[in-house]
Amino acid sequence: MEKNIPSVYDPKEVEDKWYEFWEKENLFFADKDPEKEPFTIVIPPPNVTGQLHMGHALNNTLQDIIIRTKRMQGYAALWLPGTDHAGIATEAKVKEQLAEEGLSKYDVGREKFLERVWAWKEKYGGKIIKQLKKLGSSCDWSRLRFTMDEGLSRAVREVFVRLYEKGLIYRGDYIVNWCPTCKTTLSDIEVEHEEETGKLYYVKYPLKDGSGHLTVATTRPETMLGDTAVAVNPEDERYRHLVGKTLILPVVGREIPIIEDSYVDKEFGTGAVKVTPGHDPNDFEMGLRHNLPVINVMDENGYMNERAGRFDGMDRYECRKLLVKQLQEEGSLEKIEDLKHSVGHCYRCHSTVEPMVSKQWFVRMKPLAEPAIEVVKQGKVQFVPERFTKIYLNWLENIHDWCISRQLWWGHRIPAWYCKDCGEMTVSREDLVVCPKCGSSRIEQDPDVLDTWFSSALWPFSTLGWPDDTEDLKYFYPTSVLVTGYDIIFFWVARMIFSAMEFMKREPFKYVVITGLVRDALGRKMSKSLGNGIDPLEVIEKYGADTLRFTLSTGNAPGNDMRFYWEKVEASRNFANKIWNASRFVMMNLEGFTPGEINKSDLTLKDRWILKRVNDITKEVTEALNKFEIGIAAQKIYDFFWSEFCDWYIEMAKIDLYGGDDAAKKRAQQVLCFVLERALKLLHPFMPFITEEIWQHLPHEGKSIMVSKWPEYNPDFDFTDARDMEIVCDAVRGIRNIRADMNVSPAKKARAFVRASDPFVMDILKENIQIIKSLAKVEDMQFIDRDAAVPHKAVTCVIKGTEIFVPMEGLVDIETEIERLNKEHANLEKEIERVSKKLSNQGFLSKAPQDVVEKERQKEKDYRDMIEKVEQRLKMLRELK
RNA sequence: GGGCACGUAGCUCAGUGGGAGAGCGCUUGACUCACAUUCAAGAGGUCGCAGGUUCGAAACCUGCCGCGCCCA
Repeated sequence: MEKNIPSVYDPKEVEDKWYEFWEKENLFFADKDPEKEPFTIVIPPPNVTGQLHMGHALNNTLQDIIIRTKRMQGYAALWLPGTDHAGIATEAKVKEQLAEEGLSKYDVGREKFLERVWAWKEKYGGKIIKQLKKLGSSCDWSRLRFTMDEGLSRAVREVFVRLYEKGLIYRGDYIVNWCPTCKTTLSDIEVEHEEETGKLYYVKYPLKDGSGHLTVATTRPETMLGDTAVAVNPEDERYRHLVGKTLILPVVGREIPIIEDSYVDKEFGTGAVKVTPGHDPNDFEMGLRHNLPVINVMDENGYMNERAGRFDGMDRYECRKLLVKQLQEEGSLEKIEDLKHSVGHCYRCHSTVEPMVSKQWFVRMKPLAEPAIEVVKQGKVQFVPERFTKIYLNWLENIHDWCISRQLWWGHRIPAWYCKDCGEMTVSREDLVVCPKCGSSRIEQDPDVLDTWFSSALWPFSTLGWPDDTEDLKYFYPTSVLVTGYDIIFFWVARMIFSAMEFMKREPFKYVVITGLVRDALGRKMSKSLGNGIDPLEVIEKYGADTLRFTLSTGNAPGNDMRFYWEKVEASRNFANKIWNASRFVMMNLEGFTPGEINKSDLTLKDRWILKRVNDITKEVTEALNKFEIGIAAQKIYDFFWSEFCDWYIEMAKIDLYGGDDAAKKRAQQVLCFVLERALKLLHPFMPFITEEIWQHLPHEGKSIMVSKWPEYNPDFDFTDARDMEIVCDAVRGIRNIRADMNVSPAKKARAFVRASDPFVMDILKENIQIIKSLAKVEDMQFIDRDAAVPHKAVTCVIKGTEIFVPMEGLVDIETEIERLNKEHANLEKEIERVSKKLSNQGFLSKAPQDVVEKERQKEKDYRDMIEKVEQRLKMLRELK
């Protein structure tokens, strides 16, 4: 039938072809079928200008496995794709592009700049989509969304206005994190803290009354220019007498008070700290408590401003150097110590973040967090694995207000307008041209845009059409599963949950499946700066998408990091090749085959065995997938396919195929096809391309394996006698062992005598004699009586209920054989000891479940039987010496 | 400082109350008519350490040691 199938699978020939086919046939489209149950996944939108990296590859492979399974199981499965505008990242790229022309974004102006970003998006925005397709992602591309689409932008406005009207969004002067490189504020979680070795400067602040000085310690001396107090702990005996007195700020000469505040750590430094409300979050809080003025001494570039006096215009670190020098010269610097402390960095550009007071927009988090905590506590949203629940809850329970304004141009502009005439601020859904209060047309929109995560927080419902009450929203919301990395639980998952609770009044998804990081072979994070990243497209190019997918989906548990090894890729490639060749074998043996039902009464033991096994595996794989234990599911199908189906069943089936018995051949063809098709279906979510390619070559019904029916456990195939196959396999293994031990060439056929003590075992072996002969390379196999004599020069193996002797004329040294059997004897003794110890334990007998006890009893019996046979044989051999 | 993981074969990692597993690597043998990207056989483990719970612990509890991550 299929004569010219190559013996090595080449994914290149196959993958693009089938992806085009699926798209052409519209198989990814999710139909709102009232007869079906919906199953929805929204993609974590990759950055529109991004490139597919291993994290994406892992994450999207898992999503595709889940959605393909559900689709085959008959759900109306929607995997909704899209991309994120990624404010800072995208803006940075376009700024780079401008820089090459010697221009800054201010040179071209806001409007032109945005035109360029859109142009950039048009040019490069489709790249990552193409890459997702290469991976095999079965997204419904007809529903592709972008966070700055018209519809999603409307959702953002709606949310902003509603929260503002509810008093949950406010504008005010507060301390925020400022990145001097990106020139924008950052939310707290966008700041990464790292241990650094810095210096602790001890500076003497003289008392105004001339009665001496107070020494304070600081890691950032340049901020002293903005000091408005010095604080001590109220319980600190050393300084109690100074509280209320006035200090003269060195260099600056400003008078500042000494205050007491329990925030101050007596143990740190001298126990007295300078208070700079303008440049430190804790000092800011303290400033509020004590009504201290705020003095901002830096500008948006991290340079000192006019408030810094003679340091005006100087870089913050340059200022630090000069200031320290001046303090030294004045005799105000007591000492400098080394100090390990944690320093905040921008998660985008890694610059040291500068806390600064400025007027920004915030979301009041406490009232929003509560329902988001509740819904998780009630189990309506479940994290997989469960341990991430705690991390999520802990964060939300200690939440701070969210700074949402960003000093960027690329993003959703804040819908607030300021009137230059009457000073009124208006927040509006519609763009304003005149001030609603005074009618003046001299109004300006707030120049800032919203944090990118503000729009992605709405993703699960904005993509389905909210704020309109669309049919999609009604049918597909709430979504079923979210698959994402633990690194964005705070950034994204938490925010989607509270947004959904506020606006949809119910959870955005039922399960959150958390993935780990894909690290390099040394366990390091893959990063651009290290240059240790592996490009998933390179893997696809060299080995195919199926191979990459299998590599990423096997051998690890949800939430755990994994390391990338090319060896692992090769192992997956080998598996694909195994599938290919097993299928090739089946296809090459289908001549004269007419598909039909399996006739249960006609089956042999090996058929019942493999049918039961594939049946069991169906159940196990399905259950593992339902629990999102994707690695376990992959492992199970791998083991089944390779060892049980290929190594055992196919080898055994050859007897029927080539034995000349037409009925046997037909039966084997039937079973082979059945088992192969089932296995392919179970494999399809993991390796969609190769399974489609093969399935299309096999006799099949339907358009594509991806919309074929997911196999179900069938009680008809739960053959209880299938386990008797173990006896046959044990016999084969026993003889193979002997051959290997005795160095018998595989080409050389052996003879064997079987002496079974158990008539039942004897029957099984007789019935399956062909299998043993074929798989163990035996040409002459004789069954002999219990008491029959056996050639002395034979090697023995004892298995349950049977002894097998392989005569080895001239080859066997009796001494060696005795040694071999002694080893066997010792092994059995060890087993018997273990089992009988258990069985002599009263507690075990009375408290362990009966079936466990029974199993142990049976084992003991078998082992005793076997050891007895070994002993007899040993006795005989010893007499012979 | 608080929290969370992890420590299982040489390496990478599954397993989570009833006889220690996989892949790779290693040893031996074989180009056997689906596959040498293969097949057969094998070596290799006090499941970090110490207690405890249990008839039974790699798994559950406590402490300790080691490594890592998150939060402050």
